[in-house]
Amino acid sequence: MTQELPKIYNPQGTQQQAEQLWQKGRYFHADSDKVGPKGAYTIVIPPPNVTAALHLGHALNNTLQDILVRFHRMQGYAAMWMPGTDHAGIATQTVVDKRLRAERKPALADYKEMEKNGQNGRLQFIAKVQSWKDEYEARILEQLKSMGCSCDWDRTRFTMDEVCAKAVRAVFFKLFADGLIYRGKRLVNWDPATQTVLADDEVEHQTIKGFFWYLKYPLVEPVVIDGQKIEHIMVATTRPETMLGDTAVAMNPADPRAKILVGKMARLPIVGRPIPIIADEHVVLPNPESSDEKAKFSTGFLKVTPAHDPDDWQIGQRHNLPVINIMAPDGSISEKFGWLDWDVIKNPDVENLIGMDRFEAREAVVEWFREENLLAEIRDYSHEVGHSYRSHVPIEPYLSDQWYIAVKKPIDAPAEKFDSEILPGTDVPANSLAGMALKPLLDGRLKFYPERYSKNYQTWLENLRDWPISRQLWWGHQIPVWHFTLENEGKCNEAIQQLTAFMQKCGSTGKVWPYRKKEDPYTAYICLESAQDDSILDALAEYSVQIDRSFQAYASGDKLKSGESEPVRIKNSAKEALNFLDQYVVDIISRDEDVLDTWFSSALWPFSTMGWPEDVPELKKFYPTNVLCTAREIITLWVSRMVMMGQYCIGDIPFGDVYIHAMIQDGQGRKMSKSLGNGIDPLTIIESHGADAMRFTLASMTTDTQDVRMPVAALTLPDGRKVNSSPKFDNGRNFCNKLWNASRFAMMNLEGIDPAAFNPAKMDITDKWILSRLAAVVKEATASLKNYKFNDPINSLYKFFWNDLCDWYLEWAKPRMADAAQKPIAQNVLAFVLDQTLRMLHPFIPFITEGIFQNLNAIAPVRKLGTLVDAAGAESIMVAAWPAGLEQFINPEIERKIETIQNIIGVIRDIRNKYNIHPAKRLVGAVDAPAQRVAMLNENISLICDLAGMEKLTIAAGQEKPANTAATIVEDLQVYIYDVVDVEAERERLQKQKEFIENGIRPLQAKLSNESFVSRAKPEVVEQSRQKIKELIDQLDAVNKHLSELG
RNA sequence: GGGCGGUUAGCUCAGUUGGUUAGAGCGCCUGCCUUACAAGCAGGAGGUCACAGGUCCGAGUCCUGUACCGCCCA
Repeated sequence: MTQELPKIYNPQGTQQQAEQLWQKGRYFHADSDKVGPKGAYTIVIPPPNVTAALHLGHALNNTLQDILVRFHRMQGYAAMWMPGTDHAGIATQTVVDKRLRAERKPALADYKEMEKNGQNGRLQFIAKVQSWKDEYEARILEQLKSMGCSCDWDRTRFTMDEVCAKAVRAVFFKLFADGLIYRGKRLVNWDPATQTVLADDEVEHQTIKGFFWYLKYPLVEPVVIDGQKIEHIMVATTRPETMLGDTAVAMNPADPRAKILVGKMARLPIVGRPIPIIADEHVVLPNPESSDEKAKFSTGFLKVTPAHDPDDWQIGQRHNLPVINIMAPDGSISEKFGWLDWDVIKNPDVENLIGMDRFEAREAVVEWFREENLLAEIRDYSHEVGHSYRSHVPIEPYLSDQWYIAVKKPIDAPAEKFDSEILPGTDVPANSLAGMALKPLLDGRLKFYPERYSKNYQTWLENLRDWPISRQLWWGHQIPVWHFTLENEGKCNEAIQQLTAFMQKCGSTGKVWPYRKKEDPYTAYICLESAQDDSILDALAEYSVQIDRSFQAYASGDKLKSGESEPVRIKNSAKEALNFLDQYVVDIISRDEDVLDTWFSSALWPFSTMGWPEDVPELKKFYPTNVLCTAREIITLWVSRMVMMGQYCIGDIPFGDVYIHAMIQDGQGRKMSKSLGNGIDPLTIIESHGADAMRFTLASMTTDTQDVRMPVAALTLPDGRKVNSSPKFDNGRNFCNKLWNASRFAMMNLEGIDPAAFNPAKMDITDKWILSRLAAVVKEATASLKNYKFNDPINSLYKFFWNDLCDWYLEWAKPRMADAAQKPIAQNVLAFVLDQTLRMLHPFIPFITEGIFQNLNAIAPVRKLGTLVDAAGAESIMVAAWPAGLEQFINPEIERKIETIQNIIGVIRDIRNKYNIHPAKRLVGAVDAPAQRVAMLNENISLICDLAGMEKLTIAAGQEKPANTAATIVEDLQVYIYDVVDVEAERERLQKQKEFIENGIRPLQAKLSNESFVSRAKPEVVEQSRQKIKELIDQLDAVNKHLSELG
């Protein structure tokens, strides 16, 4: 059967068989109660977004993880790779909305309308997203499986599934109760076109050619500076329309005019609002000569609009300035959204602007200044403006209420784990969330590979601002906070007590945790300790809505509209509920509509997936995990937050090592993307080249660089589809094919192998040599993998397998397989070496190695070399032991001898090629060798003759050189091939050898005649050069002699 | 604007603490369908190591600067 292996490797069949075998053996699963003495090796997958199918970057990242997992599993660790997917809040919501619109079906805007009208729009839309998620989750998991990822599929998680949701809910409460979550008013990225908040990474920066407008603001009272009467100050702005919301003019305290002007008042044109002149270091001093654009354009006066510019917002915070919002959510000028002094300032000029779009208003404002002679100048200016990646309109910084996590606030944490020092050179307390993430890096407990990425992580944490966690989306973990307005501040504590009592009556055992803002003490925000009790608040909220609608109809008691959801528990306490609402709540109770930032749930991934906060054995066995493999753009967004949360929730970092892989670009160094159409679909490559080929190529491209280029080329599949591929994948395919065929050769020759027939004393030089090489490659590959090197072990294994094993050992073994005395020795060595090679290749190319391993198990079930070494068998290569204990075979002397023999064969082949001698033609020749080398060479003469096609070879000292002989110098040997000479060609060949030798001699001569080199270089280097030049001079003599003999 | 990389053969990349004449794969050229493999075998051509300075007996490697390309952050 084994002889019938096909000549060309067919990946699909082998992949399927291997998968079945692995599934049956349940090798992917790691039991928490079956962790052996070596302990566990854990990786949690960076959960792919359910937004779309996996791309090549995912293929790379997951290949690397699988290599690590399989490598450690073979080394005897209980390897557990946790798989799963991420709900990816805004990305998925957006993509589903887009799809619905493209299909002309009701989309997000329509569902929002339905929600407003009480038609459950939110739930209906979420259902749409859910079915998208179901589809893509399945596709992603299928893709991972087809890549060969040995994930523990039984544990597959999703960031919004019940297990993860439980952790999210628990952490939220913990943060809330620890006072780390607060509600703040901040500027957010607002897209006026789609009217939604955008995350920072959804804002695209574009360079825009715009203008600086120079506007004059009159001073309330003129001042005199340097004898000059000043009646106006001049501000420069790129957004004149925002001046309606100015609440100050700022200048740098170092500005000489500041002494006189700071503290004075200006009168805001159009509006007439008096605004103070303040001092703030943020203001750039004017300098027309400066190369700094800002200084060049600055007048020294900065209009401050806290509600419409992030920098101005900061200034406003520092100086306690009023915040005046002059815009509606659609970007038009409006008095209705926080124009605090509207009633005081309104006048025909400003009323005229109301309702204008922000760009229309810009022109109108500039025109007003022009007419009033207050427009001093307009200058061209290019600058970066944030645009919405969805609507492509400029982002409006917009004031809104959001939930934040305080990242630098000290936490009352276990003192033995987190002390309260301020980390050196920062304002970060060690026992704050930021500190908990930063300290392990400074201690060296957290390591990045490559190391340079630790700098990203460090500077980000050192400059971290509080984390806004609320998102105005529907797809995500809805924030578990309910709020209501109290009648008065004094009633708050009482209200909470009553609520707690009510909750207990409904069967709740958890805490009721309140929060109020200083600026707004009338609003109570409530978070419950126990998520099960959320339904009570939901029901209470429902009551409150109904009461609010028609208090009278429900005052009598428990009449609810039929069909409305209502937990049994609260039904029984309906009277108390109504009492509470009646006494304390002036509006309605409602749940926060927003959801949590996706990264909030991702931050918990290393332990939420294992079942935290339950006390499960998984956490003890598999947490902390060993390494996180990911891409560099999420070091800050994700890695840092996992460390924070791991520390905060469990008291330990979630992983010690972070491996950052390269980004795959196309042949021109561009990111692969849908819009460029230069992406490569992993499934296509698996189809055309096989999963192993893809993995091999990806791993072989993985070095420490941050980018890696993959030339993209069109490929037509057999079924006619045109797809993107890359010639790079041919490397992997060719390697697999070579491995397949070498194994085929082995199978043909291993029939009847008998381990008992092996006799170590009968091993020939090639056996010892290949074992020595094998031992070296085991050492290299093992060390490289331990250090997260992927290209190095592939290279070592490639060279070993292709250049040592196939090119030389197998070729030398062919005649031995026909020799009854030699056959058992060669068979056993071959079986053993192949076995070990397959094992080392397995983490990289799991399917094919498993396929061959099974064949090997069938034909040569026992692979051992007498008592020297035993490759313990296994039913699957996945769980076969990683090669080790081969140091005994390392033999430099043998390797040197083989190298000489290979060199002799090399020059004979060279002569064949130079003289166009047909490969089948047998040659006659000789080697002239120094006496001490003759015996060694004669012992191995057949090795030379077999592979160089020699009919007769004489090896002796002082060997004569007949006429018509081609001569070549190898080390200290002269290799002669008889009867082939064309005198002119030979002269040319020898001349070339001579040049080569002379080129070697020249720099050495220069060095050695340099006094400083001889006296200052290390003695061994000098000695080495002397030795080398001596050899070369001998060779030069020889080549000159050959030349002169040509006549 | 801040930070981090990269620039080595036509292409994609290696190149350890500075030390023989800088390597691999692909592509190219020549010859071979040699009974494991033409997705293969044997051989070959091809490089001012981006540029300019500097340190050193000695620089692809260390230092400074310049140019170009890319990534992350604001």
